[in-house]
Amino acid sequence: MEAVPEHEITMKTQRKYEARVLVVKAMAHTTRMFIVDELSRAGERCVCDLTEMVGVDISTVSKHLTILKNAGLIDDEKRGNQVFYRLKVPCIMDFFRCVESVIECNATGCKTCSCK
Amino acid sequence: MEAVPEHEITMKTQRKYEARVLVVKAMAHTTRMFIVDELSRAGERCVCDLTEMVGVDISTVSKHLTILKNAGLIDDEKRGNQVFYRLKVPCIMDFFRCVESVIECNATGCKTCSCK
DNA sequence: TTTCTATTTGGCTAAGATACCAAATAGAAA
DNA sequence: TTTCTATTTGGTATCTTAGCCAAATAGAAA
Repeated sequence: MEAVPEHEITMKTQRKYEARVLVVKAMAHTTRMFIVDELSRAGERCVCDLTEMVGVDISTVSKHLTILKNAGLIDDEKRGNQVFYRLKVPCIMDFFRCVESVIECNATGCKTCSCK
Repeated sequence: MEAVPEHEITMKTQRKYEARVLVVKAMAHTTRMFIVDELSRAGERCVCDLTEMVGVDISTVSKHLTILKNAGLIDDEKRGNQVFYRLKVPCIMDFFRCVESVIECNATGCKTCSCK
């Protein structure tokens, strides 16, 4: 009989993980994390407001927004000559609750996080 | 009166986002995503089994495990001359449910994800 | 003790991500 | 139409990440 691991990664599951990673990576940057948080709070924001809040070049903010949009996390709408972005995925905030409980765990040193 | 954005990012919120990003980044790689998923399924795995499943160099897997451990997502225990890793944070699986619904949304093109 | 096995660490290279500036675009205002 | 404003896109330099190999470590087996 063969050794323990009965399944290697198939092409199908490989693609599943890649799809997940696209979404997760979109949030794996401080600025983008802020943008998602801010949009969940404010409902919508134009690029110029986000730029002022974040304090980096507007072209940089624009590129961050593109990454979030490609991941399907936000949507945009042009009104006048401003572009407004809004959060497309409210459950992302539940996710942060989970992340926060991980951080809490790390700080307190608890063995298994209860994730309340 | 001043323009719209009343808050720039403070040092404190900046650190909050950095803490989140550490956790999110830990999952932002196909191999690490697989490892987390596999540990949630199997309970625990040694480095050698994970290595066989993933199919990259064992030193690479070891480094991925270090990243997950530093983020507080997994724990390790040495028994005999193997090291076993286990998932420390069960709620991470709820999080994937959220991510999956984003992916679902992206595929179907729905406007606002309901995140069931 | 020496040897073997599992894992980690250091070093290096290749690929990817991020930031800025400058130039292009799109549409509103004049 | 021309001009102005908001945003996006292209280019480039810099930093980070991921991979492999080789060497170090730790402990089990002989």
